[in-house]
Amino acid sequence: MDYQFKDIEQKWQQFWADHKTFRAENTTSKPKYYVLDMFPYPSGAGLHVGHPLGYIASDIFARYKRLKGFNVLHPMGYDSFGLPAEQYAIQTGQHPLLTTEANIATYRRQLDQIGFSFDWDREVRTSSPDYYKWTQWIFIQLFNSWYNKDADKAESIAKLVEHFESKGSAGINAVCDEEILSFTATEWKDMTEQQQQAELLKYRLTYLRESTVNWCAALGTVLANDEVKDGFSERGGYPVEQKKMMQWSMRITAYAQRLLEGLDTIDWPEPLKEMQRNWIGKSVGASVRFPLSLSPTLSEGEGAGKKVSPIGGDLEGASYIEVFTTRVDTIFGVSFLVIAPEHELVAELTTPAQKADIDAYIAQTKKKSELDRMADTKTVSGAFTGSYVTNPLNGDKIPVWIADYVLAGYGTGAVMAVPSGDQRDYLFAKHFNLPIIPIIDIQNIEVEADPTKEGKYINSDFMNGLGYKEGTAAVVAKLEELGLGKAKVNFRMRDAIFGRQRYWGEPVPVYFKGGLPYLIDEQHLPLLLPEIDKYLPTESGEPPLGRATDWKYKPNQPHKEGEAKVSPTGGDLEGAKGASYEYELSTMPGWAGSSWYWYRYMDAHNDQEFASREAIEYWRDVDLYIGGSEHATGHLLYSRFWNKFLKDIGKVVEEEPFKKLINQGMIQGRSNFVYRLIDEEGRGTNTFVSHGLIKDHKISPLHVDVNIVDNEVLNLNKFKAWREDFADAEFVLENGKYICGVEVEKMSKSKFNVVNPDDLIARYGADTLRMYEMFLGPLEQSKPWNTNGIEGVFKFLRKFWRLFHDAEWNFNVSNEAPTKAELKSLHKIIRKVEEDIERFSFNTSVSSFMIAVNELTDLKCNKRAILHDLVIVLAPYAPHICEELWVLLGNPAGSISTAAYPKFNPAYLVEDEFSYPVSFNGKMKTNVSLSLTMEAADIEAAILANTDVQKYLDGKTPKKVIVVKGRIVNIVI
RNA sequence: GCUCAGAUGGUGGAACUGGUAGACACGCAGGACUUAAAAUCCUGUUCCCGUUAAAGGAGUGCGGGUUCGAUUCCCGCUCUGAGUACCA
Repeated sequence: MDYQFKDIEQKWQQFWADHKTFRAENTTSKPKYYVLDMFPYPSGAGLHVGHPLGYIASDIFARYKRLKGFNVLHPMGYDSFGLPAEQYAIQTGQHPLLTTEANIATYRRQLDQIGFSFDWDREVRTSSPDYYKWTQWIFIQLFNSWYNKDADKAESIAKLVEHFESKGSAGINAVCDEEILSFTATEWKDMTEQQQQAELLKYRLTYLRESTVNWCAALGTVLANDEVKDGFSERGGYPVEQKKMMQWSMRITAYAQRLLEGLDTIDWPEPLKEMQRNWIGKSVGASVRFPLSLSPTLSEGEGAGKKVSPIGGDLEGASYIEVFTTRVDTIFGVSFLVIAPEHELVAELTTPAQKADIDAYIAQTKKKSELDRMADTKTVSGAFTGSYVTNPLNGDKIPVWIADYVLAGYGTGAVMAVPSGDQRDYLFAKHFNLPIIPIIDIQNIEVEADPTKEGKYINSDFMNGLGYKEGTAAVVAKLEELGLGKAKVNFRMRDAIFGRQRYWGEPVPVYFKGGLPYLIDEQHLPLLLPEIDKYLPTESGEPPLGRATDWKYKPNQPHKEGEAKVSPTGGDLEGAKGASYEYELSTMPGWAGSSWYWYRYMDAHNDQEFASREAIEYWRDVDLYIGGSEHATGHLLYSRFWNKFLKDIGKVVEEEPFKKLINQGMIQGRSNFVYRLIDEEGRGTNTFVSHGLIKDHKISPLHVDVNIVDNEVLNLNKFKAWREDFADAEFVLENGKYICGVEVEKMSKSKFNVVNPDDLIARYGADTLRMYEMFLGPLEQSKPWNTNGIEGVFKFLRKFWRLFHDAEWNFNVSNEAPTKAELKSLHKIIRKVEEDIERFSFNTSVSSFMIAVNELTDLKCNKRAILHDLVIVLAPYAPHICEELWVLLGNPAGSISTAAYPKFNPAYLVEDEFSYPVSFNGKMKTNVSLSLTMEAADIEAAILANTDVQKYLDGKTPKKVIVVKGRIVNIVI
């Protein structure tokens, strides 16, 4: 029979499902290998041809590893909480669960059609209560933990309480809020429970705090920093504003240093690691306190100097401005201080004389949107507060300005300006006529700031003559001695907001009592998402969960049938019979469920733990993770954070979750255009001009469905049928064809450039699609999808099928011994595919398969000994056709996935002769075939004696002859 | 602006440690089969000059350099894409 891909593919997909061929065992003597894909959000649009690219690559890898004798875990699931389903619910009233389930069904059907070797028994869905129970459980663990800097790990809150009870707050070195109380053990015990809980909240790894958030009014929710791009929401592109709100946050900053260091231990693409490094944004520097020279309330006019403190002396009222700097060595070059317009001291510092100026400037800043403020980096603006601080090292009086180039959210929201060394400070100083003090001998500050670290200090008191390193050390030592500064590391990364004012997400397992959050008991998990009437905020502006009726925590009522009455943690049940408490109304953000899902796959049905100890100790971490680089600063950072936390509390065993990561490139759309002729009155006609002729006509371009265009040639009949108004379209053709224009754009329905894998599978089969997606180019490279060329892969598979069949399509394989040439072809491909897969170069192995099949076809090879191995080697790429041929070859019933990858034998590739390319001055001119056993001197003699070579020499004596054995001969004349 | 990635025929791409540039495939051209078309098969296909074939010259974004030899290494530049953005 001819190659009947439809029957074959259906048959084997059924076989794999029936026999659970790809089920992974949690205990086996085989070595483990965990191949993971980033699980998809099941959108209503289904899969387009770009989505499976990474899945195909990982599937090939997983199948290859099985052939190599590994116990492979290769699971798939759905990140099924998210905004689109909810937006749809708001519009249509349909429960997000229903649309999500329908979308998942579509995804599953599409995935199955491509023939992936997923272990579907381990499927996870983040929106399923069995799953989000454990997301909530992790939240509880975070709430019950604090970060001990001395131990450099997370520890139980109970341990912190113990410490408070015995020693008070002394000796605690924690990552926590800025305003913490300092107290003795007795004082702690004297606090009310309310006060204690409020204090503990400042230490918990997930905590509630009033913070400035990215509020997106159109979506009705806050967004994380990585969900905001240029002042607009990443999803939907709605404007985002800054707003102060009470919010749940994750203390990811506690892990900043470990997240940074961990990058050096994992095999990820360098650009992606760089993105994480930038996002974490570590700066090493110092914090310095500049004492206020003068209480502003006393500073009538410019009555300077009266209350200036002596250097290092205590100021009454202990007022100072703290700055963070990475160049503390330039402190003698400070000629002014700049604080953010939002800085808390602005009002206090502003003198009556300057009040009008400052108020005007603040008003002007507020008017500018975040976007304008970022875009406009050229204009220098600012205002003088009227106040001064003292340079702690030389007592100089330094004016304090406000300017919007200083950001309230970074460092301390204040900078010491050194115009000689910093370009922004330089421009500011020039603009407002402030002094520019050179501090390094070789500094050139004629036209711009010079941030050099070379040279010796000048104008710098005790530092004069020192270099950068000694100078910095000396300044830090001096500041520490004065108690006015110290070395400090600053991170750009902020704590992550962990709450969304939306419905379709995990409920936060928290209720409120006396305005403070308490955890619901672990045994009551999962806290189920309640049913509500509409998916909109309440009339009073509460999140949608506020609509749920009687959704309250009732500690005195049994939660499930047959359960005993329980008290809430930390609760006080006296007199609380029948009491009920409000639940948290915001839900968890999209990244909650995806920050630990790879562990759930290890033990997907466990209802006692998120995964068993044994499963985690066996599978440990993900060996290969494939996904898009768009998750660099979101999912991939949060996942590493949760993983480190779970490691700290002893629940997982590896510090990093994803050992090796590959980014598949984005598949862009490739749009086709037709050109509508415009008549004299400027109206569109129903005539279309071929692309090559548009210069001569007045036209307007129009997207045309790429599925009715073949190699840029428009199918005229399909075009007429495509849209009613084109039914009687006319065409201006070139060479009898209508040629379309081409442009690379995003793949989207509105651009008519979406190619659906279902269509391609119907036409060519899954094996062709799989191989073609790989053939397109290097996995990591972004490229536009172009179906031109898929025929080539399809022809290859037919040609491969034909190797096993005679002219009448009868299966016909010979048992003869293979020839040397046949063995050479086979072993070339055995080695090539092995090398290519190990370096994730899938496109080159597809070419090599074509070469192998071309060679074997030319050799008319139908030897069983060759074809048996060839089928195994191709199986990861084109599994269906290989399963079928495997059975036809007479192998025992079962799947080819249990076969062993053939062993490469280099002996078959040994050659006796080599056709040496002979170059003259590096230009290849001719080939001379010689024995490979010949040594350099003999080769040189033989080459020079060759008649062709003699001809090129033309009687001249070569100046030099380079002979590289087995490679090349180069003659210099 | 900064950081990173990339630039090779009409197209997608190959060339793994500096050693025959353009493998493999698409497209295109010509041919075979066919009443015809589709499908299939065969031949050719970097460009220029020339041609029966040859022979020659140029050539991996641009300009330099190192080397017997550079798509590959070094320096400078242009363009494209991605990330980031007053980060003190």
